[in-house]
Amino acid sequence: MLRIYNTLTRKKEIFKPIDPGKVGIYVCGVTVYDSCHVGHARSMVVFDVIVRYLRFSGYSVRYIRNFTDVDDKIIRRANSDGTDIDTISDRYIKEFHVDMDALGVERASVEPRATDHIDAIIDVIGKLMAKEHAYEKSGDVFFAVDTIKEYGKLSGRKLEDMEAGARVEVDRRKRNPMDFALWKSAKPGEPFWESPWGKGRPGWHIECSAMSARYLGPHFDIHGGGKDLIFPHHENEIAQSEGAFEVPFANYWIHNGFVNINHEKMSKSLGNFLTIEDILKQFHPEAVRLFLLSNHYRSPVDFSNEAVSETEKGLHRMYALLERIAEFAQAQSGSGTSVSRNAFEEISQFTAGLAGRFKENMDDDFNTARVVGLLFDAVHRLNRFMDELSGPASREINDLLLSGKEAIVGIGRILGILTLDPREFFGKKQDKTLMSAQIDEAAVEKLIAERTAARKNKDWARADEIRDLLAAMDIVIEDRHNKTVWKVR
RNA sequence: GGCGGCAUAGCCAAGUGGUAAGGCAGCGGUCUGCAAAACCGCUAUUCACCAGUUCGAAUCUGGUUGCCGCCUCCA
Repeated sequence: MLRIYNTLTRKKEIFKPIDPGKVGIYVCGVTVYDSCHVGHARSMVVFDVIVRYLRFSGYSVRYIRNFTDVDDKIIRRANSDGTDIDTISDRYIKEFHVDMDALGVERASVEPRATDHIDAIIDVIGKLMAKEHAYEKSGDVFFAVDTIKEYGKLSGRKLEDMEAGARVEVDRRKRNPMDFALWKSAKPGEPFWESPWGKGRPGWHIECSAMSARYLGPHFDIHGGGKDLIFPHHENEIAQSEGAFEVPFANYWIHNGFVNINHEKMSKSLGNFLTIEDILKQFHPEAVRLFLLSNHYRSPVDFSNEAVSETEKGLHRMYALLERIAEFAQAQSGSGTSVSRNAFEEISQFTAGLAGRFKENMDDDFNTARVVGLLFDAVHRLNRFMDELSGPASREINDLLLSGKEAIVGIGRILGILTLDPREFFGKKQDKTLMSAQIDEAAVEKLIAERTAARKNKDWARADEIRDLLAAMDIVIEDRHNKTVWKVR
């Protein structure tokens, strides 16, 4: 039974979809005016895993993730680049997809753009006007927050408290300082659309109310996004949608925590952000995912090269185990060595219980951190088990190892890690390092052959010399029973 | 000023009433020509601090201290 922490009630609640077996989920995507950073990556990875898990749990999921493609920042960017907003949005939507594909984040069912839904937006504003939740002042349309009794229920604020703390200069045309724009009249040189209130463009929040209703209906299951969107964005979405459609909006609100750098929020204005492109130059995408998923999605996570490097070592360890099992399976012959019954039973039971424990942890508010621990535990146990085997394994043992591998890879599929063949994983890593260091693979093989010959002649000095040489190139070698393998550090 | 969160070993990090997962680093050992990898053992009688509730608390309550986020565009 899945339990989800709901921001609306500040409690973990049992998840009950509106339509049994189906889930409608809307996640606030990005404003496409610049490259994505690690903070965006976290949000996208977190919800990617949530959606994958919901599907794995048997739900038919309709996942909507929008692009905000008209707003002040995009307009500013277009002006400074001497082009129009469509050019800017198209460029960064394309880049978003390149980044997300690299990170293994799946596409949403629908990825709507605000500018493709101006009619739907105008329609919702019209409803709000008709119901007197909104008013027009010289071409601008504002939402009247005090027409909604429950305004503030998501963020836990009261209108009075916020007024006391308001620091921004208030637009004097607003009835209440907390009123927000639904429609902004066009200033000279700005892009605009025709509307009953004149030429203009939508405010920030209204697109999500319009597009979620369009693709999921006015009342749906889950709405997600970064913690920073709780107020005012999501609060205002609730006000708009419930005001216009007079039904409850989203049942469950899920918010992910931030990515920090040196304990400070990563953000454009602080200038401490790392783009996804930047970090993928340095780390394997699965290492980035594993790093992000090693923390609970609601906690802040501190990003550093050291931390991701550590995670990458862990990923390396997981792949090494998968490779080891694959080699065992390959080497298997009819009559193999056996192990103690106890060891066999222990691994049997553990392997059989893996999927159940995975589900248990994920059902508890998507506790991916625990799942990662579970994976490492599995890696450790299987390694220990294989250490007991002195030669080719029996068929029975082989099957057991392969089922363990299947269980691990199956869990990895939901997290979006361990998706590669181990040889491909280590190979890619090799290519990258070899390329950047301009090392020739054939040369490495040649050195290793030379070392093997030296070892045969018990010329340990030469053998160690070659190993040091390789180490200087970040190449680590492992002498196995019958061959020497090498990997990039 | 208002609202919310966090504080667990050298570092990262799970754990929200039943006696501290996991990873990284370190030390000792097995294996190895030596290594590497893997494995074994060791590394928090204790969960910021102080009171309280309870048979029992890292987990609940009250208080103290420190850090952070939101209240303005923000994943």
